[in-house]
Amino acid sequence: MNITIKEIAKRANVSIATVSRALNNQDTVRPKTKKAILNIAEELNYIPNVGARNLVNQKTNIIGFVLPEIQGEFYTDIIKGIDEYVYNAGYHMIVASSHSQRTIVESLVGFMNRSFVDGVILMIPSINERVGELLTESTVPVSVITGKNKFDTIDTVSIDNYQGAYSMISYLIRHYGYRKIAIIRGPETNNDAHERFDGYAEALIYNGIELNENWIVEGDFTQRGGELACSRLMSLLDRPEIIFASNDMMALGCYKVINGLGLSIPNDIGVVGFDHIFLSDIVLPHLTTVHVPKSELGQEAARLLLDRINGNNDFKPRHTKVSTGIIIGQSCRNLNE
Amino acid sequence: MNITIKEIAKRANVSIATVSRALNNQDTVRPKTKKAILNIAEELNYIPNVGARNLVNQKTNIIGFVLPEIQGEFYTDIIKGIDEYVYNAGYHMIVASSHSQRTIVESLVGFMNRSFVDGVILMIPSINERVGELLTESTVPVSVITGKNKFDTIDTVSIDNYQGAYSMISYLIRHYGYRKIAIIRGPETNNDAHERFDGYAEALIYNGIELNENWIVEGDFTQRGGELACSRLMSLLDRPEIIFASNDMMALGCYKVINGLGLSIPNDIGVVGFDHIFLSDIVLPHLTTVHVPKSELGQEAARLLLDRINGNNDFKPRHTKVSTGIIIGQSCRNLNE
DNA sequence: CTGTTAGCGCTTTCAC
DNA sequence: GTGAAAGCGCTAACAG
Repeated sequence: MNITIKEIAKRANVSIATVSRALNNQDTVRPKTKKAILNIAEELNYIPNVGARNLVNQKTNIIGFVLPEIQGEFYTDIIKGIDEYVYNAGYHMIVASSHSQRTIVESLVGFMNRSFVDGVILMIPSINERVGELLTESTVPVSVITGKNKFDTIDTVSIDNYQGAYSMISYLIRHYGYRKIAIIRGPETNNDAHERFDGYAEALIYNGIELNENWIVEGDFTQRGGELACSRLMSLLDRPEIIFASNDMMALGCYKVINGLGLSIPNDIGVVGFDHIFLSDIVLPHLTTVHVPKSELGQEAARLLLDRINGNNDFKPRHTKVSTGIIIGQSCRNLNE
Repeated sequence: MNITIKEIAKRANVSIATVSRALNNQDTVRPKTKKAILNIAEELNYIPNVGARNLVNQKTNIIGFVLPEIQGEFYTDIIKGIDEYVYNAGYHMIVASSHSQRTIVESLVGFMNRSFVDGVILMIPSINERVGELLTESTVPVSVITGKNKFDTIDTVSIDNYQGAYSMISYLIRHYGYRKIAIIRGPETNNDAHERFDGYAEALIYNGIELNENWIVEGDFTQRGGELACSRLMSLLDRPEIIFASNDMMALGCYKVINGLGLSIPNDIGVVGFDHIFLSDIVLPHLTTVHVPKSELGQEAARLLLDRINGNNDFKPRHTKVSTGIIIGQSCRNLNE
């Protein structure tokens, strides 16, 4: 049997109320008594029963993190960011990625409206009707890591995709002299993908370059998708000078196809990506890409959530963006040289 | 305020005990009453208070997963394996990777000896004194994912490193005709590394090949470490025909150095790895490596743990190994052709 | 079959 | 300052 405040009370010759007060370091206890109690607790190796505390406090100090199928390294940084932040505030995190046994919706339902977690962070590329419904009905605070969304009622944090893509394209044009720039878009349902495309398109237009329909192809954010898209681009009579893949995995697909054709990156054609996954620093040539601060993404979501859990929770929803930066690799070159 | 069984009892004109029984689907309740209660609960959107349940059951249905700094993709598969398994049994998982704010020991202390989790899975390359102490003192069941260890008192699951390395080396010798095989070892303190070395050494000896001290170099399981080690090997007058890197990250370091020298893999020199990380299928040429079933590793650890949590917990410690397989890439060639 | 009751271990009024 | 007692929401004897 574990030892409880009852036991401590008996040994210290005080009531359990006093023990509780001492343990919680309240200053309504005589210093001497407090010290005595603390000593006994120490000696007995007392550990408070979390469940009992939760019950009376109506709080578990646990938050849930719901995310799509966890795979690859992208999510680990986010998990780490969240964990680090909430740990400092005395919280723990339950990870619920969707897998063969459980969908995102099931995870959400499991976490919301119950005494199980104090709040949930959801990472999802785009919010569909069902999820939106759940989020607005939730009785526990929620913050969402997502692309642009139409639900104005919840805290969100997102990547500044537009700025990232815009900067990258501008950079390619101004510093490197590229003008024939193709893009491999992301999935239709993915908001991040849309914003990246917008940044691409507007950067071109702003620099006086017209969009070329042939150089805009679809991808699905997988390496295989990148290969297919790249093959299409490479088969064009009028090839682009460089390919902007909307994420790094697709950029790696491009690497494969271009290498397969016996062509050189960046001499024959350039490739740039988006995300700055670990891989992009491993492959040769190193990929020029847009850095996404994944850990910060998690931290920010955690910050918003804990604010709401511990605050009065009556402030307006906030929407923050984490900004991106450009990582210069060797996958593009200066056309002016 | 959330609705409780009290409220349901009132509306159903029964006692809270009956409500509790109905909700827990016990068959000591008249079907009709049960149905009525369930209906009311449904209507009221009743959700049981997890904390209260935990308190009386002395059980939280949460397990903790403690691991070193989470980074890269290796751990995500394990997390997934654990999560999938325990979810099916009605459990959730709290992930506690060590980070700037918290060490492995702190996480362990936080989880053990308290009413917080029902059990913990620890992943750690080798068990030091302090950790071993904690593990044996733990009042909650524990299972450890680790290399060989001297603590016979706890359930462990490990990778069959010896078999993996042995098979790989035998394969290189018999099918490909390699005889001059170098190894980049792993860290001194890492048990997996030792076993892999043993597999390497014994496979050579069994096939009548003597160990060459010059071809045994140290590494630290990082890409950079692989680079350094590879550079040393490449600077030898008597170069090996192939390098067995004790893990894939170091193999990638070899790729970098060999490519940098303008040499070809596998024509000038072969490279093989261990782990079968995602990356090994991405790089060109695809890496020939030893497949480690990471997801199974997690599942197995979860299985052992839940057995103990839900069983009588008085059986002897079990030690299971998950076996490996060889993944054939294009990073080595048939020397006989 | 169902109700009464006693806790699970802790926090928190309300008295003294 | 400290104690008595109520109660968080639920389960599980024990009676009937």
